[in-house]
Amino acid sequence: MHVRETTSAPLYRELADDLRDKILTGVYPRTSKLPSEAELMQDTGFSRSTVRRALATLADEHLIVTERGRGAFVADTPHFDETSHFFGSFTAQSAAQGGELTTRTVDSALVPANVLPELPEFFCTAPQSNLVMLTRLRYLDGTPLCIETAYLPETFSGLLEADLDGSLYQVLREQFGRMPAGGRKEFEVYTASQRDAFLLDVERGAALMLVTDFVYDTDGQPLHVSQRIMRTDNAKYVEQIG
Amino acid sequence: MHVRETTSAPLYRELADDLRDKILTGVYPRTSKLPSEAELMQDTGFSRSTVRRALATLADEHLIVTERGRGAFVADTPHFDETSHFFGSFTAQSAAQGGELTTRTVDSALVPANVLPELPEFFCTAPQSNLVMLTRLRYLDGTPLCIETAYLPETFSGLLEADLDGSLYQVLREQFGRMPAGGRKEFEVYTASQRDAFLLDVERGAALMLVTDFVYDTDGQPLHVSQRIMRTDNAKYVEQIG
DNA sequence: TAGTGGTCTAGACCACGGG
DNA sequence: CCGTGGTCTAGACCACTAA
Repeated sequence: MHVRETTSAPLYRELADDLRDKILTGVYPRTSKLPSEAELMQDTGFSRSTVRRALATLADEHLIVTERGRGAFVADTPHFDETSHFFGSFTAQSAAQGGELTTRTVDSALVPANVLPELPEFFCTAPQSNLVMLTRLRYLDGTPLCIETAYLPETFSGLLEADLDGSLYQVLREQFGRMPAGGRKEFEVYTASQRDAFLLDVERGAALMLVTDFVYDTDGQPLHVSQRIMRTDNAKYVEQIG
Repeated sequence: MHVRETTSAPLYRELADDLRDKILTGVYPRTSKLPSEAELMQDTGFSRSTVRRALATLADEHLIVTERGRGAFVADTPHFDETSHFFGSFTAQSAAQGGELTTRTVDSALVPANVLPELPEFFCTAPQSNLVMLTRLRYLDGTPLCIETAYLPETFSGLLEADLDGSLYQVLREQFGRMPAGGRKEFEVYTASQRDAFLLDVERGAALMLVTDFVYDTDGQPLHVSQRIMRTDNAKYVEQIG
């Protein structure tokens, strides 16, 4: 196993990135056993402390779980796939596990930052400057569940041509080398506009939930703002913490 | 400085608990500088790795921030005080920072676990066995904002006589030695019952937000379930992540 | 018993901040 | 320059799991 030596990132980070890649791409499938610390030391030439720190990073991200005397295993929970958002995910009340989630892109364009009042401040940009906007509609078993609109800096304009029916985070990681690291969520109750009512197939004025993520990347730079308008009659929002 | 030696907890945990106490009780006030790693090594006799691991724990909890070349400082954000919940907090749209939050206890009693269908499973208990229930009403500048109902195992029945107009977590920590460590939150939209309408001073059937926390302690034991019914016209729910 | 992860130590070098 | 936190090493002992 070779960890790239050309960068100046800490060794434990190089190893963590390497292992994370292998987990996310399925080289280490769900619930499979990772190489032991001793094996990773041999493979990389790193000390045990460094190897352990890399594993601790992945454990913090809930990508692996460790068991004393047995080893480290890829976590059984879904990762950053298309069903999960920034540390939160939908769960349908009816078909909690089995339901099939699909995504369709409704709109993608460059828009001025002042379409939402919070955007210029978050992105540290002028109100008239452009942001990349991506609007996607998510379905659970064919029923519209959620309208998701993401805003990103103009440097991500390549996303306008990308295939975004999968995970936004996967594209950001693989094509732009950016990873979400922190931020905040806001939860509000919201009444459906005519457009929302049409897309989600509910009555105009129905009670919906509005969840907004403000997300920074690992360098502390603003990465994206995502706003989700959700139906509340057939789903609730669940978030794992700790 | 003496870290208690009688327990069998890891050294880094002893030191972290010790420092956390000093931060939460104001011995190290907000934004003040902590002793340097070298000083903590001298005070405790621990190695630098152990000291650093303790500090990393507090950094993970956002109680301190470290700055290379300068030192470690107590974070400037409010901690587990009465305005904050499990890693989330209310923010009034109007009086985001200045508003005054007050709390009144509405009810406290032993109730059977099956008052909510999720409780028996979470607490691993029989549906008829008792739980401690605490219902509190929270006001922002005198206006009712939120009905909060907490459920805890019967071992906490001492809480029925406790003064709970402050922080529940503070009482749990100081009187029971228990700390929240993880869990999940669920967000739903909810229509006001007659009782909710009365307590929150809204129309019956108004759209409210229902936030439920399922929280485990540091030993992995079920600690409490808290359900908050919130008005949505004058406040939104904000959560820091990462 | 052999292999695993959990804790801890002593020491090294580096990068950054401030006097 | 010195003191600070950030990274890394080599080695030790322990507790737990499984064969």
